[in-house]
Amino acid sequence: MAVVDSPPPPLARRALYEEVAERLRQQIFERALEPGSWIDEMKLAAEFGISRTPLREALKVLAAEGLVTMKVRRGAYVTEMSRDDVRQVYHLLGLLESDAAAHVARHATEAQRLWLQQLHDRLEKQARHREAFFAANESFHMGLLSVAGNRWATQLVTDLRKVMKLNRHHSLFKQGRLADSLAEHRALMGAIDARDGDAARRLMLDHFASGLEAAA
Amino acid sequence: MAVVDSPPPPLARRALYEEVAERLRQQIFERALEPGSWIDEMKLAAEFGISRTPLREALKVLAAEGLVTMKVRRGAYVTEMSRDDVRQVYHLLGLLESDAAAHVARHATEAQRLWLQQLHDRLEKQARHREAFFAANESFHMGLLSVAGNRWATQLVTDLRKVMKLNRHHSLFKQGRLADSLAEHRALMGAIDARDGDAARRLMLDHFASGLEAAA
DNA sequence: ATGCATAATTATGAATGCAGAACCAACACC
DNA sequence: GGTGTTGGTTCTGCATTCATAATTATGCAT
Repeated sequence: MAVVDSPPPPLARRALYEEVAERLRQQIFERALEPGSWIDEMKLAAEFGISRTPLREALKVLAAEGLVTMKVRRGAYVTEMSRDDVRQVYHLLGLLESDAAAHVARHATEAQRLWLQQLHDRLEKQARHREAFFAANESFHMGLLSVAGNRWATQLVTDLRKVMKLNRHHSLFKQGRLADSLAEHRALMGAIDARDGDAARRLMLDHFASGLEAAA
Repeated sequence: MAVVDSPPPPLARRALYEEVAERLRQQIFERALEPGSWIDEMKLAAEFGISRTPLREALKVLAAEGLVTMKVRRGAYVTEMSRDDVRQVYHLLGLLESDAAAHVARHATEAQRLWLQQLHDRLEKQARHREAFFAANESFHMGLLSVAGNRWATQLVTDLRKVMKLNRHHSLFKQGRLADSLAEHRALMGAIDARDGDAARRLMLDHFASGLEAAA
């Protein structure tokens, strides 16, 4: 939940354990470390060219995020998401993000709406490449949270989205889902531009309901 | 966010860093460590009779929970909650718990409703002693989450409630708020018994709105 | 051959050691 | 008198070392 002000800029560069945590996250998302598998501390420490101390600190951070699970006296394991876990997390993302959407529709400034529109346009343009679309999609959703202005909500959603990446069957990978997703985003932007908070909330909820259906 | 199955029972007792994390939480809640103050690693390690290693690991866990803030090359500080932070966290607790309340009203079994009723009764009986009431209140709220059955939501609420304890002006400490709180709980139980999900959601939202008002 | 006890190996958890960054104070200089 | 600089001290961050629990392998008895 670590609510940090923002990534401490290049100055006073991040602590080693933070760097290591980020590398571990990447390896987990890329499936270099598979869900359910044991994490070999000594092997990774050697691989990264560091000692076990900062690595172990990083593992505890990931454990707090839910990406890995610590078992006493038998080390760290990459977390496995059950079908049910996916459902539960989707529900929470829908709840949190739809609330943010309602707030944005009601209170965003003109400049903020314009910024979101730009993020949305980028999404439309990158419907071809899965990877780029995926990134643009995340940017849009996080941009919305940012505009909503609740930093604790932003942090929660950030963490929940991380664990969702553990799920191999990501909804956006389904054929046709991508176009549907775009349409839903478009409708949402419409509600935001119309300052219709209730509609924005409902559309975002539907968006996640559709995503879950596609993922299940 | 660490979604653990449950506190690993006495068997295979918890890791030292977990014990230390718990002791640190207590000290923070009791204001032995004040918000904003620097945490002296060496002093605490000596006090606890351990080395700095597990203490530092515990601090990283608390940082992930949001209770402490790490500053590069200058150690750990107890997190300070601004007025705005309190507002934001209250809003999230209201959102998450009202959703749980709606779910419980609609889907709880007879046995589960009975159990919640018992928790509520305990609350009614302990309206005298602040401390006991505080604990019973937390039991009821967490019991509701537990019945709702979304373990990720339970974990989020657990963490958010921890950081709320950083806030000195807790709403329940206000004169008169305690009785009001009880009345609101009573109304909520009524909606749950009536299987009225929408009412339960609204009542829980109101409950948190009142709490925030009292806290602000 | 199978099952159990015991020894050897391996990895985790914790303590200790060490290099360097941040802080504080005294002093010089403007 | 105030500002900047330099030396010393302290504490963080990381590496290394050590102890012990868990796991595997080995041998013995049934």
